[in-house]
Amino acid sequence: MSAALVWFRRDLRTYDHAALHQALQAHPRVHCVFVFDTTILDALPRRDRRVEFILRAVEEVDAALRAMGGALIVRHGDPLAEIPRLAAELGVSAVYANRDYEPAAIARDAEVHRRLAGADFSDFKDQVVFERDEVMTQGGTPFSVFTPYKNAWLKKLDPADLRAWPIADYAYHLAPPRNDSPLPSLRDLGFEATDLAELGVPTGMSGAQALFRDFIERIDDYAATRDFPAIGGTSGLSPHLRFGTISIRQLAAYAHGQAGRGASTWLSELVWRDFYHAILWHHPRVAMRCFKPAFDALRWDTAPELFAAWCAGRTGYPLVDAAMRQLTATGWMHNRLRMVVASFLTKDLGLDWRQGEAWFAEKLLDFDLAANNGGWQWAASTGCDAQPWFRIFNPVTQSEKFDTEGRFIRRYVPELARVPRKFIHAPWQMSAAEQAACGVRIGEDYPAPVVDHAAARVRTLARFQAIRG
DNA sequence: TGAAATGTTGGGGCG
DNA sequence: ACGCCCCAACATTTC
Repeated sequence: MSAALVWFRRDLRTYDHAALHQALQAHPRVHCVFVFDTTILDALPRRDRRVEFILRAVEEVDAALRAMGGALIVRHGDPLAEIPRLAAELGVSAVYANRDYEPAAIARDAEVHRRLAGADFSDFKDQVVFERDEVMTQGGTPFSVFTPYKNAWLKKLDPADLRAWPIADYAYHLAPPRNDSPLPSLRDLGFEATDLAELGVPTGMSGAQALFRDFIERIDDYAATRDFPAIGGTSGLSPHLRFGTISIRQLAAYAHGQAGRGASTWLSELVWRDFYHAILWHHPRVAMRCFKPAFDALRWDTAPELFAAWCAGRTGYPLVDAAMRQLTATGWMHNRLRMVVASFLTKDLGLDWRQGEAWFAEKLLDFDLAANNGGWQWAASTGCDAQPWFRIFNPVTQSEKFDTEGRFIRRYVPELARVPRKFIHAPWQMSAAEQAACGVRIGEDYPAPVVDHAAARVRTLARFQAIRG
C-alpha cells in the first residue's frame, strides 16, 4: 500500500470531491497540494480579485483538511516542476486530480504525467455532470445545438450521477501536517489586496454554501426575475462553480429534485455549462477561432478608441455603460447584460468578439474559458447554436425591456441619476433644457452615443452578408 | 436568449 | 347609412 498525492486545481473544496475520494479509498496515506501557478499568475496585474478569491478558498481547504487530520501543502511555482518534485519528495505512487478540459490545462497535465517518474497520474470527472463524449447524438457525434443536447442530457441523468463522493469515510487516510511553511499571504505571492472583502463577495466553501442557502429561498422566482439586472434574481454562484468551492452535483441534484419553473430554468443554465465544456473539449479550435469556420472570413473593424469607450463604460448607451461599469466595479456582470454588451461590441461597434472575450477574461471573477468563449461566439453569431447573425439587439429596446425604470442604470451611471424615466434609456433625445433640468450635459458629463444603432445595424448586416456562400 | 419592415385588420372620425 | 382615410394593434416576413 502506497501514498498518493491529490492535486487541487479548480476544485477548492473538501466534500463531494472525486479525486480526493478516489485517492482516500485506494491509498492509506494521502497528501494534498495546491500550486499557485506562476505561469498563470505572472501574467496578471498585481491586483487581481481572483488571486485573493483563490487564496481565501485555499485557506478554507487547508482548515477543513486539518479538521480531518490532514493539511494542504501549498507551492508557488510552475506545476510542471512542482508536482513531479513533490511527488518524488513524498514518495507517492500516484497523483490524483480532477479533470480540466481547457487546452492549456490538458497540455499541462499531459506534461506533468510524462514527468512523473514512477508515479501514475489519474484524473477524474468532477467539474461537470456529463463530460466529453457522455452525451452524444444517436449517430455518435457531439451535439452542436443546445436544445437536443439538453434533452439528451436530461434523459441520461440518473440521480446516482449526482451522488456526492464521500470523503469522511476514509478521512483517516489523510497524511498529517508536515513541518511545512505556513500558507502564503497575498504579499508572499506578489499580489496586493483587492476590494473583495468590502464588496462582500462570499469566499470559500462556506461562502458558497451561504449563497446557495440564500438562493434556495428565491429559486421559485428565478425564471421570472433572472433577466432583470436591478433584481438580485440569480444565484451568484458562478465564481464558486469556476473554482469548485461548490459542487456541481450538489447544485444539479437540488435543481433536478425540485419542482417548478424556477428550478428547471436554473437547471438549464447548469446544462449550458456542461454543453460549453463539451464543445470546448470536442472543438478546442474555438478557443482561437470561430466555431463555424466560414465566419473566420468576417472582416471586423479596428477602432481602439471605440473599444476603449466600451471597456470604460462610455459608449453613450446607458445600459451598456452601466453593465461595463458593473464589471469593472465588482468583477461580475449580470448574464442578460453580458449578452447586451457582447451584441453591442460585435454588432454595433463592429469589433472582433475576441477583443471582448479577452476583456471579460481579464475582469470576470467567474471567468471560465469554455463558458465565456461559448457566450461570446453565441452573441457574435459565429458559434455553435449561435443566435442567427441577423439578430441584432437594440441596446435601447433591451434597456426598456429589462431595466424599465432605469434603476440599474442609475446605480452604475451616477451622471444619469436624475434623468427622468422617459429619457433614461436614450438620454441624447433630451433637449438642452431637459438636460439642464436633470443636471447632465450630453456630450460633456455623459457621452453622446459613439455610434448610431440604426446605421451600425445596416453595416453589420452587410458585414455578414459579404461572407455568405 | 430580436428587431425592423411590411402586411393585415378593424375601430372610429369624418364628410 | 356609407365609403374613405387614418392609424393603432396585431401578424407575418425579412434581415
